[in-house]
Amino acid sequence: MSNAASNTSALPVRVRMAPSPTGSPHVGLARTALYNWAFARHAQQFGAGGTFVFRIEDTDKARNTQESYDSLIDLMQWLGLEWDEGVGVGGAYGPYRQSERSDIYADVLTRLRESSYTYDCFCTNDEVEARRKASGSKVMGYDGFCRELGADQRTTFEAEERSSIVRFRMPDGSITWDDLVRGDITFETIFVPDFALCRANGDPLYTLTAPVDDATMEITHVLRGEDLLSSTPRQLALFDALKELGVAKATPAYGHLPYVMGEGNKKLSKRDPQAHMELYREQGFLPEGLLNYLALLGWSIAADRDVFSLEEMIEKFDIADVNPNPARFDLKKAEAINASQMRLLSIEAITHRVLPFLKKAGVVSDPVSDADAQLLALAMPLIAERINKLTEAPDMLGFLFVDEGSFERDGDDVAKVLDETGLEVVQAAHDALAALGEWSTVAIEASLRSALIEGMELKPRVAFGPVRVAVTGKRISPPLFESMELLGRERSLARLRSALA
RNA sequence: GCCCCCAUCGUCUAGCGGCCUAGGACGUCGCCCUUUCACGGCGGUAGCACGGGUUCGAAUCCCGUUGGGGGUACCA
Repeated sequence: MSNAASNTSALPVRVRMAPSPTGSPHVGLARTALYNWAFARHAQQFGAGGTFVFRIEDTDKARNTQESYDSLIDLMQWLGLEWDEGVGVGGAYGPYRQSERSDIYADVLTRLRESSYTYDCFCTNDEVEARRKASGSKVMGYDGFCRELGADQRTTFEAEERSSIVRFRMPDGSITWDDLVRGDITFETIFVPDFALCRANGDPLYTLTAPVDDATMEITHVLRGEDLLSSTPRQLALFDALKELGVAKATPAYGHLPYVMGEGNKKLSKRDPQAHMELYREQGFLPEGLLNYLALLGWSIAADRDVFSLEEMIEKFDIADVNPNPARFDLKKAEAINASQMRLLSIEAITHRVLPFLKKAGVVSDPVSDADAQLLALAMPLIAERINKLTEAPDMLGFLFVDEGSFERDGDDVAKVLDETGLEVVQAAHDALAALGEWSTVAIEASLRSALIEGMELKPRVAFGPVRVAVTGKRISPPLFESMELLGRERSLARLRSALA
């Protein structure tokens, strides 16, 4: 059987992302969401429909959690990938949680059973495995034993009170589809065993629910992870049955996105810390930075560009341009892209983004006092160009906001810089600045240069290092003279003195 | 084991038969700028897995090999 994908190209584009709420959201999931979203928005821009549906596949009661569901919603909102239909927002094809669609699945399952597309199977796993070993078959999975069960055998099984499940009868021949990112893919159906549509207790399985939902929600393009590639022939075969039964109008086109790999060139697993989206948010990535980087994992906007906005992505995104090879997640590059996106933000915008991190670190008060807000407005220009992630801001700015009582210096930096000569420098700096009339960046610099560079004949790095550590507590800080101006005369001098003590 | 997918610098990629002595980015190395770190600027490094075809011509098409990945559930 050849299964040329039904022509969905003329239909208004409807795509979906359909995660299972198990564990914390994965980078691969975010990338899939982004591509679906961009695909829909692109279609919208060119008048081809473009509805992005967010559905939840929570048929596995044992593994689903409310926390996971909440974090999924939270992630999508943080990323700014709004969905047009689905959980939370509703729509004409709801409900959008599979756990609330039991009636639909039960109805379809009944109709399927009334047709010849399925059969009841009474086998246990042990029996199937034993038969496979006995026959020496190389094909794993179900062997079709119950396909043509005689009436008496069925009676026997029922008398034994065996439980049964419904299996889909895979057609003979082969199934081919034109994958949106990989081209023609063919499976011989002898390698695709008859699959279960429900559990023994009647609960529907993913194998049933995903195609039924895609059918009833009139999804036109299924863009999903490569891990689902081998389940596609089953879904295609099921779709033929669903169309026959009038449940589906057309078979969607499928496109299988490449894996996102981790360090060891393995698919990023849920156990891998790098896989979790929360991590990047907590580390101070910008949503636009992360999205920009994720977009690059399998797609490029142009030969010589890799920093772009979502608007640009929408305009240019085409699923046919997606690269089929798996991509490794590279933190360094992700950070570099994030930094580039940061440079694109105004000082005000960066300040706004940085604020929650400053509050969390206790650098500024919450809510922010007027004094803190004013100081922050003056300080942000000093660091906006030098931070790559939001979390770097509290580290760099902390010294400006702490009161003298709780000001502390980095032990290692003190040991390295504030040695005997370092302390002499600090003393000289203190004396020069104490005599300074106007307290401004320019005046501070002039004064220190005259006292340290010329007076003590020191190299700039030798001269300013000790002063920096004395005043900011660290060898790495915002520009020194500006920092001192913001700190003020009294506090600057006090820190120089306390460094000497 | 069996099935399927994948294969260009260390990494992400551009390339869809001649524009390629293979372009960009990250990384890395060197230099410049410089009050530290960073930013920024300049330059270097490094790749078409292998073997057969097809063609006047192949990174680009075909076949095979090798290598990597995934699937093989009453998970999704």
